[in-house]
Amino acid sequence: MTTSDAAAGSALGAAAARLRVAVPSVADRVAAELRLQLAEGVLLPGARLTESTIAEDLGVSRNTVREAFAELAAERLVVRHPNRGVFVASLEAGDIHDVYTVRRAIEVSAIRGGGSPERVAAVRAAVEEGKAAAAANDEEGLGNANQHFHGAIVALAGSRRLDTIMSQVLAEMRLFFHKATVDAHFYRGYLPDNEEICNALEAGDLDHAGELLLAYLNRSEERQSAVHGE
Amino acid sequence: MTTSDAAAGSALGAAAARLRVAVPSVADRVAAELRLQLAEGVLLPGARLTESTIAEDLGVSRNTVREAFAELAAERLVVRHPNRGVFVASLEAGDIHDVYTVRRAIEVSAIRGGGSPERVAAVRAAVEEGKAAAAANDEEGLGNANQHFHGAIVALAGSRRLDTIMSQVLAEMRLFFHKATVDAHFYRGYLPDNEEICNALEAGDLDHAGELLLAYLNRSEERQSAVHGE
DNA sequence: CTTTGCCCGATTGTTCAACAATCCGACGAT
DNA sequence: ATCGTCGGATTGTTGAACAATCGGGCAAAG
Repeated sequence: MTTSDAAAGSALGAAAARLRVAVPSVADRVAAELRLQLAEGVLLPGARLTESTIAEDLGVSRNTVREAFAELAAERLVVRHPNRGVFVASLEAGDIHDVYTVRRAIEVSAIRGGGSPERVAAVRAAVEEGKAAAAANDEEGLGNANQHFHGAIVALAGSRRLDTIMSQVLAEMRLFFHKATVDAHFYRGYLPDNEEICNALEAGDLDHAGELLLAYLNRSEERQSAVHGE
Repeated sequence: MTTSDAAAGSALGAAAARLRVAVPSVADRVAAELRLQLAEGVLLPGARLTESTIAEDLGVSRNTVREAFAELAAERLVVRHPNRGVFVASLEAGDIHDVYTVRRAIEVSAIRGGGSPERVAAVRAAVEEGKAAAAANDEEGLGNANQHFHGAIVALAGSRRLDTIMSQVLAEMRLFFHKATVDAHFYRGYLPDNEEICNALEAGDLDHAGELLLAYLNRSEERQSAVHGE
Protein backbone atom coordinates (compact mmCIF):
# COMPACT_ATOMS: atom_id res chain seq x y z
CA MET A 1 0.00 0.00 0.00
CA THR A 2 2.76 2.36 0.87
CA THR A 3 4.45 1.52 -2.42
CA SER A 4 1.33 2.21 -4.44
CA ASP A 5 0.89 5.47 -2.59
CA ALA A 6 4.43 6.46 -3.33
CA ALA A 7 4.01 5.46 -6.97
CA ALA A 8 0.85 7.48 -7.30
CA GLY A 9 2.51 10.42 -5.60
CA SER A 10 5.49 10.51 -7.93
CA ALA A 11 3.30 9.92 -10.97
CA LEU A 12 1.27 12.96 -10.11
CA GLY A 13 4.41 14.89 -9.37
CA ALA A 14 5.80 14.02 -12.77
CA ALA A 15 2.57 14.99 -14.47
CA ALA A 16 2.51 18.29 -12.65
CA ALA A 17 6.07 18.95 -13.70
CA ARG A 18 5.13 18.17 -17.29
CA LEU A 19 1.92 20.17 -17.35
CA ARG A 20 3.19 23.15 -15.46
CA VAL A 21 2.64 26.16 -17.68
CA ALA A 22 5.84 28.05 -17.26
CA VAL A 23 5.68 29.76 -13.91
CA PRO A 24 9.37 29.76 -13.15
CA SER A 25 10.37 31.20 -9.85
CA VAL A 26 11.84 34.67 -9.89
CA ALA A 27 15.22 33.25 -8.97
CA ASP A 28 14.99 30.95 -11.96
CA ARG A 29 14.21 33.84 -14.25
CA VAL A 30 17.14 35.81 -12.90
CA ALA A 31 19.37 32.79 -13.47
CA ALA A 32 18.00 32.44 -16.99
CA GLU A 33 18.69 36.08 -17.73
CA LEU A 34 22.25 35.78 -16.49
CA ARG A 35 22.74 32.56 -18.43
CA LEU A 36 21.65 34.42 -21.53
CA GLN A 37 24.05 37.26 -20.94
CA LEU A 38 26.80 34.74 -20.34
CA ALA A 39 26.04 32.90 -23.57
CA GLU A 40 25.95 36.11 -25.57
CA GLY A 41 29.21 37.32 -24.18
CA VAL A 42 27.74 40.35 -22.46
CA LEU A 43 29.36 39.05 -19.32
CA LEU A 44 32.91 38.00 -20.03
CA PRO A 45 34.93 35.44 -18.09
CA GLY A 46 36.50 36.89 -15.00
CA ALA A 47 33.91 39.65 -14.73
CA ARG A 48 32.56 40.31 -11.31
CA LEU A 49 28.88 40.05 -10.51
CA THR A 50 27.87 42.31 -7.67
CA GLU A 51 24.77 41.22 -5.84
CA SER A 52 23.32 44.64 -5.16
CA THR A 53 23.94 45.88 -8.70
CA ILE A 54 22.20 42.95 -10.34
CA ALA A 55 19.46 43.08 -7.74
CA GLU A 56 18.47 46.61 -8.59
CA ASP A 57 19.16 46.21 -12.31
CA LEU A 58 16.65 43.39 -12.50
CA GLY A 59 14.38 44.83 -9.84
CA VAL A 60 14.55 41.92 -7.48
CA SER A 61 15.76 41.34 -3.99
CA ARG A 62 19.35 40.60 -3.15
CA ASN A 63 18.38 37.28 -1.62
CA THR A 64 16.79 36.25 -4.87
CA VAL A 65 19.91 37.13 -6.81
CA ARG A 66 21.79 35.04 -4.32
CA GLU A 67 19.64 32.04 -5.10
CA ALA A 68 20.20 32.55 -8.79
CA PHE A 69 23.94 32.63 -8.13
CA ALA A 70 23.67 29.28 -6.39
CA GLU A 71 22.11 27.80 -9.50
CA LEU A 72 24.78 29.17 -11.78
CA ALA A 73 27.53 28.12 -9.42
CA ALA A 74 26.20 24.58 -9.46
CA GLU A 75 26.48 24.71 -13.24
CA ARG A 76 30.04 25.97 -12.98
CA LEU A 77 29.19 29.02 -15.04
CA VAL A 78 30.17 31.17 -12.13
CA VAL A 79 32.56 30.75 -9.24
CA ARG A 80 32.09 32.00 -5.72
CA HIS A 81 35.01 33.53 -3.89
CA PRO A 82 33.90 33.60 -0.26
CA ASN A 83 33.46 37.11 1.05
CA ARG A 84 34.64 38.49 -2.26
CA GLY A 85 31.85 37.86 -4.65
CA VAL A 86 30.99 35.77 -7.64
CA PHE A 87 32.84 35.93 -10.91
CA VAL A 88 32.12 34.64 -14.35
CA ALA A 89 33.97 31.36 -14.64
CA SER A 90 37.09 31.47 -16.70
CA LEU A 91 38.44 28.20 -17.99
CA GLU A 92 42.16 27.65 -17.97
CA ALA A 93 44.32 25.16 -19.78
CA GLY A 94 43.55 22.26 -17.45
CA ASP A 95 39.84 22.86 -17.74
CA ILE A 96 39.93 22.44 -21.49
CA HIS A 97 41.29 18.94 -21.15
CA ASP A 98 38.85 18.25 -18.36
CA VAL A 99 35.86 19.34 -20.40
CA TYR A 100 36.96 17.28 -23.36
CA THR A 101 37.43 14.28 -21.11
CA VAL A 102 33.79 14.56 -20.16
CA ARG A 103 32.76 15.00 -23.76
CA ARG A 104 34.74 11.97 -24.88
CA ALA A 105 33.10 9.89 -22.18
CA ILE A 106 29.50 10.77 -22.82
CA GLU A 107 29.49 11.50 -26.55
CA VAL A 108 31.36 8.37 -27.56
CA SER A 109 29.31 6.26 -25.20
CA ALA A 110 26.09 7.70 -26.58
CA ILE A 111 26.95 7.20 -30.22
CA ARG A 112 28.13 3.64 -29.65
CA GLY A 113 24.70 2.85 -28.23
CA GLY A 114 23.00 3.98 -31.39
CA GLY A 115 19.52 5.42 -31.05
CA SER A 116 15.99 5.47 -32.37
CA PRO A 117 15.46 6.61 -35.97
CA GLU A 118 13.99 9.92 -34.84
CA ARG A 119 17.05 10.66 -32.76
CA VAL A 120 19.37 9.75 -35.60
CA ALA A 121 17.31 12.04 -37.78
CA ALA A 122 17.93 14.83 -35.30
CA VAL A 123 21.65 14.34 -35.74
CA ARG A 124 21.25 14.49 -39.51
CA ALA A 125 19.19 17.66 -39.14
CA ALA A 126 22.02 19.30 -37.23
CA VAL A 127 24.42 18.38 -40.02
CA GLU A 128 22.15 19.98 -42.58
CA GLU A 129 21.73 23.01 -40.37
CA GLY A 130 25.50 23.41 -40.39
CA LYS A 131 25.70 23.12 -44.15
CA ALA A 132 23.01 25.72 -44.57
CA ALA A 133 24.79 28.08 -42.21
CA ALA A 134 28.02 27.56 -44.10
CA ALA A 135 26.32 28.33 -47.39
CA ALA A 136 24.92 31.51 -45.90
CA ASN A 137 28.27 32.46 -44.39
CA ASP A 138 26.59 32.58 -41.02
CA GLU A 139 29.43 32.08 -38.58
CA GLU A 140 27.27 32.21 -35.48
CA GLY A 141 24.86 29.77 -37.07
CA LEU A 142 27.74 27.43 -37.73
CA GLY A 143 28.68 27.43 -34.08
CA ASN A 144 25.12 26.80 -33.00
CA ALA A 145 24.71 24.00 -35.51
CA ASN A 146 27.86 22.37 -34.21
CA GLN A 147 26.54 22.46 -30.67
CA HIS A 148 23.22 21.08 -31.83
CA PHE A 149 25.08 18.28 -33.56
CA HIS A 150 26.89 17.20 -30.45
CA GLY A 151 23.83 17.70 -28.31
CA ALA A 152 21.89 15.45 -30.67
CA ILE A 153 24.57 12.79 -30.39
CA VAL A 154 24.27 12.70 -26.63
CA ALA A 155 20.50 12.71 -26.94
CA LEU A 156 20.81 9.38 -28.75
CA ALA A 157 21.20 7.76 -25.36
CA GLY A 158 17.85 9.11 -24.24
CA SER A 159 19.14 9.91 -20.79
CA ARG A 160 17.87 12.98 -18.96
CA ARG A 161 20.98 13.08 -16.85
CA LEU A 162 23.39 12.82 -19.74
CA ASP A 163 21.47 15.53 -21.54
CA THR A 164 21.76 17.98 -18.69
CA ILE A 165 25.42 17.17 -18.20
CA MET A 166 26.04 17.80 -21.86
CA SER A 167 24.12 21.04 -21.93
CA GLN A 168 26.13 22.28 -18.99
CA VAL A 169 29.37 21.33 -20.67
CA LEU A 170 28.31 23.10 -23.82
CA ALA A 171 27.41 26.17 -21.78
CA GLU A 172 30.88 26.10 -20.28
CA MET A 173 32.46 25.88 -23.70
CA ARG A 174 30.34 28.71 -24.99
CA LEU A 175 31.71 30.77 -22.14
CA PHE A 176 35.19 29.71 -23.05
CA PHE A 177 34.86 30.78 -26.66
CA HIS A 178 34.22 34.36 -25.71
CA LYS A 179 37.66 34.58 -24.21
CA ALA A 180 39.51 34.29 -27.46
CA THR A 181 37.56 35.13 -30.56
CA VAL A 182 37.43 32.21 -32.90
CA ASP A 183 38.53 32.85 -36.41
CA ALA A 184 35.93 32.81 -39.10
CA HIS A 185 36.72 29.36 -40.46
CA PHE A 186 36.96 27.65 -37.14
CA TYR A 187 33.91 25.46 -37.39
CA ARG A 188 33.85 25.14 -41.16
CA GLY A 189 36.58 22.54 -41.12
CA TYR A 190 34.50 20.32 -38.90
CA LEU A 191 31.55 20.08 -41.25
CA PRO A 192 32.91 17.12 -43.23
CA ASP A 193 33.71 15.32 -39.98
CA ASN A 194 30.19 15.79 -38.74
CA GLU A 195 28.74 14.48 -41.95
CA GLU A 196 31.02 11.48 -41.99
CA ILE A 197 30.13 10.65 -38.41
CA CYS A 198 26.48 11.01 -39.23
CA ASN A 199 26.85 8.74 -42.25
CA ALA A 200 28.45 6.01 -40.18
CA LEU A 201 25.72 6.41 -37.59
CA GLU A 202 22.97 6.10 -40.16
CA ALA A 203 24.70 3.09 -41.70
CA GLY A 204 24.65 1.42 -38.31
CA ASP A 205 28.42 1.21 -38.15
CA LEU A 206 28.50 2.40 -34.58
CA ASP A 207 32.07 1.36 -33.81
CA HIS A 208 33.33 3.34 -36.74
CA ALA A 209 31.17 6.30 -35.82
CA GLY A 210 32.58 6.14 -32.31
CA GLU A 211 36.14 6.11 -33.58
CA LEU A 212 35.52 9.03 -35.89
CA LEU A 213 33.90 11.00 -33.10
CA LEU A 214 36.74 10.23 -30.74
CA ALA A 215 39.31 11.34 -33.28
CA TYR A 216 37.30 14.47 -33.89
CA LEU A 217 37.19 15.32 -30.21
CA ASN A 218 40.92 14.76 -29.82
CA ARG A 219 41.67 17.02 -32.73
CA SER A 220 39.26 19.62 -31.45
CA GLU A 221 40.82 19.62 -28.01
CA GLU A 222 44.27 19.98 -29.51
CA ARG A 223 43.15 22.92 -31.55
CA GLN A 224 41.44 24.60 -28.61
CA SER A 225 44.49 24.18 -26.44
CA ALA A 226 46.64 25.66 -29.18
CA VAL A 227 44.39 28.65 -29.74
CA HIS A 228 44.21 29.53 -26.07
CA GLY A 229 47.03 30.43 -23.75
CA GLU A 230 48.41 26.92 -23.31
CA MET B 1 48.97 42.42 -19.98
CA THR B 2 45.34 41.72 -19.38
CA THR B 3 45.99 38.06 -20.03
CA SER B 4 48.84 37.91 -17.55
CA ASP B 5 46.68 39.71 -15.05
CA ALA B 6 43.90 37.26 -15.59
CA ALA B 7 46.30 34.35 -15.34
CA ALA B 8 47.74 35.68 -12.12
CA GLY B 9 44.27 36.25 -10.79
CA SER B 10 43.08 32.73 -11.46
CA ALA B 11 46.33 31.26 -10.19
CA LEU B 12 45.87 33.06 -6.93
CA GLY B 13 42.27 32.05 -6.88
CA ALA B 14 43.20 28.42 -7.34
CA ALA B 15 45.83 28.67 -4.64
CA ALA B 16 43.34 30.27 -2.28
CA ALA B 17 40.87 27.52 -2.99
CA ARG B 18 43.55 24.96 -2.25
CA LEU B 19 44.87 26.62 0.88
CA ARG B 20 41.55 27.63 2.32
CA VAL B 21 41.36 26.13 5.77
CA ALA B 22 37.86 24.84 5.93
CA VAL B 23 35.59 27.80 6.48
CA PRO B 24 32.54 26.51 4.68
CA SER B 25 29.62 28.83 4.53
CA VAL B 26 26.75 28.08 6.87
CA ALA B 27 24.60 27.12 3.94
CA ASP B 28 27.27 24.64 2.89
CA ARG B 29 27.33 23.11 6.35
CA VAL B 30 23.57 22.78 6.36
CA ALA B 31 23.74 21.10 2.97
CA ALA B 32 26.46 18.81 4.27
CA GLU B 33 24.40 17.87 7.28
CA LEU B 34 21.39 17.08 5.13
CA ARG B 35 23.55 15.12 2.71
CA LEU B 36 24.75 13.07 5.64
CA GLN B 37 21.25 12.37 6.86
CA LEU B 38 20.28 11.40 3.34
CA ALA B 39 23.20 9.03 3.00
CA GLU B 40 22.49 7.42 6.34
CA GLY B 41 18.85 6.92 5.59
CA VAL B 42 17.61 9.21 8.33
CA LEU B 43 15.73 11.02 5.62
CA LEU B 44 13.98 8.56 3.38
CA PRO B 45 12.97 9.13 -0.25
CA GLY B 46 9.71 10.98 -0.54
CA ALA B 47 10.06 12.60 2.85
CA ARG B 48 9.24 16.24 3.05
CA LEU B 49 11.72 18.83 4.21
CA THR B 50 10.04 21.80 5.79
CA GLU B 51 12.08 24.97 5.69
CA SER B 52 11.07 26.33 9.06
CA THR B 53 11.54 23.00 10.83
CA ILE B 54 15.04 22.47 9.54
CA ALA B 55 15.87 26.10 10.13
CA GLU B 56 15.13 25.94 13.81
CA ASP B 57 16.45 22.41 14.20
CA LEU B 58 19.86 23.51 12.94
CA GLY B 59 19.60 26.97 14.41
CA VAL B 60 19.93 28.84 11.15
CA SER B 61 17.80 31.19 9.16
CA ARG B 62 15.16 30.05 6.73
CA ASN B 63 16.95 31.77 3.89
CA THR B 64 20.08 29.84 4.64
CA VAL B 65 18.18 26.57 4.57
CA ARG B 66 16.80 27.71 1.27
CA GLU B 67 20.28 28.10 -0.15
CA ALA B 68 21.21 24.66 1.08
CA PHE B 69 18.13 23.30 -0.66
CA ALA B 70 19.32 24.87 -3.90
CA GLU B 71 22.60 22.99 -3.60
CA LEU B 72 20.92 19.69 -2.95
CA ALA B 73 18.41 20.24 -5.71
CA ALA B 74 21.25 20.84 -8.15
CA GLU B 75 22.64 17.48 -7.09
CA ARG B 76 19.24 15.88 -7.64
CA LEU B 77 19.18 14.61 -4.08
CA VAL B 78 16.09 16.63 -3.50
CA VAL B 79 13.28 17.87 -5.71
CA ARG B 80 11.43 21.13 -5.42
CA HIS B 81 7.71 21.23 -5.91
CA PRO B 82 6.87 24.89 -6.33
CA ASN B 83 4.79 26.26 -3.51
CA ARG B 84 4.68 22.85 -1.94
CA GLY B 85 8.11 22.26 -0.60
CA VAL B 86 11.14 20.12 -1.19
CA PHE B 87 11.11 16.37 -0.93
CA VAL B 88 13.82 13.77 -0.75
CA ALA B 89 14.30 12.52 -4.29
CA SER B 90 12.87 9.13 -4.96
CA LEU B 91 14.15 7.26 -7.98
CA GLU B 92 11.72 5.34 -10.09
CA ALA B 93 12.22 2.63 -12.65
CA GLY B 94 13.27 4.97 -15.43
CA ASP B 95 15.80 6.67 -13.23
CA ILE B 96 17.61 3.42 -12.57
CA HIS B 97 18.29 2.95 -16.24
CA ASP B 98 19.20 6.58 -16.55
CA VAL B 99 21.72 6.42 -13.73
CA TYR B 100 23.28 3.29 -15.14
CA THR B 101 23.53 4.94 -18.53
CA VAL B 102 25.63 7.66 -16.96
CA ARG B 103 27.74 5.13 -15.11
CA ARG B 104 28.36 3.11 -18.25
CA ALA B 105 29.47 6.23 -20.06
CA ILE B 106 31.91 7.58 -17.54
CA GLU B 107 33.19 4.42 -15.87
CA VAL B 108 33.89 2.55 -19.08
CA SER B 109 35.47 5.59 -20.64
CA ALA B 110 37.66 6.12 -17.60
CA ILE B 111 38.91 2.56 -17.37
CA ARG B 112 39.65 2.38 -21.09
CA GLY B 113 41.94 5.37 -20.66
CA GLY B 114 43.99 3.58 -18.05
CA GLY B 115 45.63 5.71 -15.39
CA SER B 116 48.75 6.43 -13.43
CA PRO B 117 50.14 3.66 -11.19
CA GLU B 118 48.98 5.42 -8.05
CA ARG B 119 45.45 5.62 -9.35
CA VAL B 120 45.48 1.99 -10.36
CA ALA B 121 46.75 1.22 -6.88
CA ALA B 122 43.73 3.05 -5.46
CA VAL B 123 41.48 0.72 -7.41
CA ARG B 124 43.36 -2.26 -6.03
CA ALA B 125 43.04 -0.84 -2.54
CA ALA B 126 39.26 -0.67 -2.93
CA VAL B 127 39.22 -4.31 -3.97
CA GLU B 128 41.17 -5.30 -0.87
CA GLU B 129 38.92 -3.14 1.24
CA GLY B 130 35.97 -5.12 -0.05
CA LYS B 131 37.61 -8.44 0.66
CA ALA B 132 38.42 -7.36 4.19
CA ALA B 133 34.84 -6.24 4.76
CA ALA B 134 33.59 -9.56 3.43
CA ALA B 135 35.87 -11.45 5.77
CA ALA B 136 34.58 -9.40 8.68
CA ASN B 137 30.97 -9.85 7.58
CA ASP B 138 30.65 -6.10 7.48
CA GLU B 139 27.78 -5.51 5.11
CA GLU B 140 27.90 -1.75 5.28
CA GLY B 141 31.65 -1.88 4.72
CA LEU B 142 31.05 -3.98 1.64
CA GLY B 143 28.76 -1.37 0.20
CA ASN B 144 31.22 1.40 0.91
CA ALA B 145 34.09 -0.56 -0.59
CA ASN B 146 32.06 -1.11 -3.73
CA GLN B 147 31.41 2.59 -4.08
CA HIS B 148 35.08 3.32 -3.47
CA PHE B 149 35.94 0.83 -6.17
CA HIS B 150 33.81 2.52 -8.77
CA GLY B 151 34.85 5.95 -7.60
CA ALA B 152 38.48 4.93 -8.00
CA ILE B 153 37.79 3.73 -11.52
CA VAL B 154 36.40 7.09 -12.53
CA ALA B 155 39.29 8.78 -10.78
CA LEU B 156 41.59 7.05 -13.24
CA ALA B 157 40.67 9.71 -15.75
CA GLY B 158 41.92 12.44 -13.43
CA SER B 159 39.03 14.71 -14.31
CA ARG B 160 37.55 16.96 -11.66
CA ARG B 161 34.29 17.14 -13.53
CA LEU B 162 33.94 13.41 -13.99
CA ASP B 163 34.73 12.91 -10.33
CA THR B 164 31.98 15.23 -9.18
CA ILE B 165 29.51 13.72 -11.62
CA MET B 166 30.35 10.27 -10.32
CA SER B 167 30.07 11.27 -6.69
CA GLN B 168 26.66 12.75 -7.37
CA VAL B 169 25.54 9.62 -9.13
CA LEU B 170 26.77 7.50 -6.25
CA ALA B 171 24.92 9.73 -3.82
CA GLU B 172 21.77 9.22 -5.83
CA MET B 173 22.22 5.48 -5.74
CA ARG B 174 22.85 5.52 -2.03
CA LEU B 175 19.53 7.26 -1.68
CA PHE B 176 17.95 4.67 -3.86
CA PHE B 177 19.22 1.77 -1.79
CA HIS B 178 17.38 2.96 1.27
CA LYS B 179 14.08 2.44 -0.48
CA ALA B 180 14.33 -1.32 -0.62
CA THR B 181 16.66 -2.91 1.84
CA VAL B 182 19.31 -4.87 0.09
CA ASP B 183 19.73 -8.44 1.13
CA ALA B 184 22.84 -9.37 3.01
CA HIS B 185 24.68 -10.96 0.11
CA PHE B 186 23.91 -8.30 -2.39
CA TYR B 187 27.40 -6.95 -2.84
CA ARG B 188 29.28 -10.12 -2.03
CA GLY B 189 28.62 -11.56 -5.46
CA TYR B 190 30.35 -8.60 -7.06
CA LEU B 191 33.65 -9.07 -5.31
CA PRO B 192 35.08 -11.52 -7.88
CA ASP B 193 34.01 -9.17 -10.67
CA ASN B 194 35.79 -6.28 -9.08
CA GLU B 195 38.95 -8.27 -8.65
CA GLU B 196 38.87 -9.55 -12.19
CA ILE B 197 38.39 -6.04 -13.53
CA CYS B 198 41.23 -4.82 -11.38
CA ASN B 199 43.47 -7.62 -12.63
CA ALA B 200 42.81 -6.73 -16.24
CA LEU B 201 43.45 -3.09 -15.44
CA GLU B 202 46.77 -3.84 -13.77
CA ALA B 203 47.74 -6.10 -16.65
CA GLY B 204 47.17 -3.21 -19.01
CA ASP B 205 44.46 -5.03 -20.90
CA LEU B 206 42.21 -2.02 -20.94
CA ASP B 207 39.81 -3.21 -23.60
CA HIS B 208 39.15 -6.37 -21.65
CA ALA B 209 38.75 -4.43 -18.43
CA GLY B 210 36.27 -2.17 -20.17
CA GLU B 211 34.24 -5.11 -21.41
CA LEU B 212 34.18 -6.72 -18.01
CA LEU B 213 33.11 -3.49 -16.40
CA LEU B 214 30.39 -2.95 -18.97
CA ALA B 215 29.06 -6.44 -18.44
CA TYR B 216 29.14 -5.88 -14.71
CA LEU B 217 27.16 -2.66 -14.98
CA ASN B 218 24.57 -4.29 -17.20
CA ARG B 219 24.11 -7.14 -14.78
CA SER B 220 23.96 -4.76 -11.87
CA GLU B 221 21.30 -2.64 -13.52
CA GLU B 222 19.26 -5.71 -14.30
CA ARG B 223 19.42 -6.84 -10.73
CA GLN B 224 18.52 -3.43 -9.38
CA SER B 225 15.55 -3.17 -11.69
CA ALA B 226 14.41 -6.61 -10.59
CA VAL B 227 14.73 -5.88 -6.90
CA HIS B 228 12.79 -2.65 -7.11
CA GLY B 229 9.27 -2.08 -8.30
CA GLU B 230 10.26 -2.76 -11.93
C1' DC C 1 62.06 54.11 -2.40
C1' DT C 2 60.24 50.04 -0.72
C1' DT C 3 57.94 47.75 2.77
C1' DT C 4 55.06 47.11 6.77
C1' DG C 5 51.07 47.96 9.39
C1' DC C 6 46.62 49.97 10.00
C1' DC C 7 42.33 51.76 9.06
C1' DC C 8 38.27 52.70 6.19
C1' DG C 9 34.88 51.85 2.75
C1' DA C 10 32.52 48.41 0.27
C1' DT C 11 30.60 43.93 -0.29
C1' DT C 12 29.32 39.65 1.26
C1' DG C 13 27.21 36.31 4.75
C1' DT C 14 23.42 35.73 7.60
C1' DT C 15 19.48 36.79 10.16
C1' DC C 16 14.91 38.53 11.03
C1' DA C 17 10.31 40.04 10.13
C1' DA C 18 6.76 40.75 7.12
C1' DC C 19 3.44 39.94 3.35
C1' DA C 20 1.31 37.89 -0.90
C1' DA C 21 0.60 33.66 -3.34
C1' DT C 22 -0.33 29.09 -3.22
C1' DC C 23 -1.61 24.65 -1.70
C1' DC C 24 -3.88 21.06 1.39
C1' DG C 25 -7.49 19.43 3.97
C1' DA C 26 -11.76 20.02 6.28
C1' DC C 27 -16.15 21.54 6.53
C1' DG C 28 -20.51 22.39 4.76
C1' DA C 29 -24.04 22.82 0.85
C1' DT C 30 -26.24 20.69 -2.79
C1' DA D 1 -21.51 11.21 -2.58
C1' DT D 2 -19.79 15.28 -5.09
C1' DC D 3 -18.64 19.85 -5.35
C1' DG D 4 -17.50 24.52 -3.82
C1' DT D 5 -15.57 27.25 -0.20
C1' DC D 6 -12.97 28.59 3.55
C1' DG D 7 -9.03 28.60 6.80
C1' DG D 8 -4.51 27.22 8.23
C1' DA D 9 -0.02 26.29 6.96
C1' DT D 10 3.94 26.72 4.03
C1' DT D 11 6.37 28.63 0.46
C1' DG D 12 8.10 32.70 -2.46
C1' DT D 13 9.90 37.11 -2.20
C1' DT D 14 11.05 41.33 -0.30
C1' DG D 15 13.39 44.80 2.58
C1' DA D 16 16.26 46.04 6.15
C1' DA D 17 19.66 45.30 9.36
C1' DC D 18 24.21 43.86 11.34
C1' DA D 19 28.70 41.31 11.79
C1' DA D 20 32.50 39.46 9.22
C1' DT D 21 35.62 39.92 5.77
C1' DC D 22 38.18 41.81 2.01
C1' DG D 23 40.82 45.29 -0.88
C1' DG D 24 43.02 49.51 -1.24
C1' DG D 25 44.92 53.63 0.35
C1' DC D 26 47.60 56.08 3.60
C1' DA D 27 50.97 56.78 6.81
C1' DA D 28 54.98 55.37 9.39
C1' DA D 29 59.20 52.76 9.55
C1' DG D 30 63.26 50.78 7.45
